[in-house]
Amino acid sequence: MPELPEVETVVRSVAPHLVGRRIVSASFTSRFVTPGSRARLAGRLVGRRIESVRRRGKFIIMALDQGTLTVHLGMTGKLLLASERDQHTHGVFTLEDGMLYYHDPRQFGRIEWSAGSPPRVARLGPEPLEISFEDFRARLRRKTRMKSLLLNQTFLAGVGNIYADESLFAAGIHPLAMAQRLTRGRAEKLHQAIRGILAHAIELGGSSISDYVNAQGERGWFQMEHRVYGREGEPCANCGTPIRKILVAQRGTHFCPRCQKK
DNA sequence: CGGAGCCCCTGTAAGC
DNA sequence: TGCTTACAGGGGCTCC
Repeated sequence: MPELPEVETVVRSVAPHLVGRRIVSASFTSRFVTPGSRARLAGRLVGRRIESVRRRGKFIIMALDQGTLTVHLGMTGKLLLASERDQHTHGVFTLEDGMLYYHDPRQFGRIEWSAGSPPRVARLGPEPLEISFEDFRARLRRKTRMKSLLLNQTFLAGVGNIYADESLFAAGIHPLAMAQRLTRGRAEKLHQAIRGILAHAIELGGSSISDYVNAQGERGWFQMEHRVYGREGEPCANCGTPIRKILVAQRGTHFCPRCQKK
């Protein structure tokens, strides 16, 4: 599923083909991906010039010469510069110089236009690659489980299920550990782990666990580096103990019961 | 405030 | 083999 590294990879792969281009026409077919009037959304976009494309958390934000187009890929959303059109193609953008397709089998993604800055983005927490340790530590003073907190986009923006599990493993912290009880040393380790893992994942083009690809259709390679995610029952890379999978905050949560302490 | 549970959706995999 | 059911999950919602 697209999390911060995957969305960053998509933005980097798509931006050179979009910035400065004008949208000639747009059409949408899903009442879930594009809630409200699809025709009105298309109308907002026709003739607009894409000024910039950036990432904030898991959101792709395109500043237009009038308004902002925000894309969230949900679980299975893809932006593709070239694609066959099929029943899962829910957005087609014709640019003055090329095409952009939005493809999303499960339709958990969203494409929305706003006049100003998008409201959902305003509620996001800090960027994990930018937050200072002191700010990070201050934000840990919550009465909640570490796994739940990492998934909370108002805590940090962009960390999802895979990178939450991998970061907690790298820091040796149990997913059920209480956030407010982390010692300074363990908080430091987690801060470093999150940054290191996200940066490494971006370098490898993200994780392709189901069918994630960038805008050119290329897969990422960070799934080869996963130590716990998707490895239930396999021996821990550190100690050989079988990796366990439990449910936390309704999400599959993978961890080493020996290496990760509450 | 935090968390459990449910919902949106559909491809895939497991179970019978 | 073929059908049915469970599961995967980002995020928003209600209820306790």
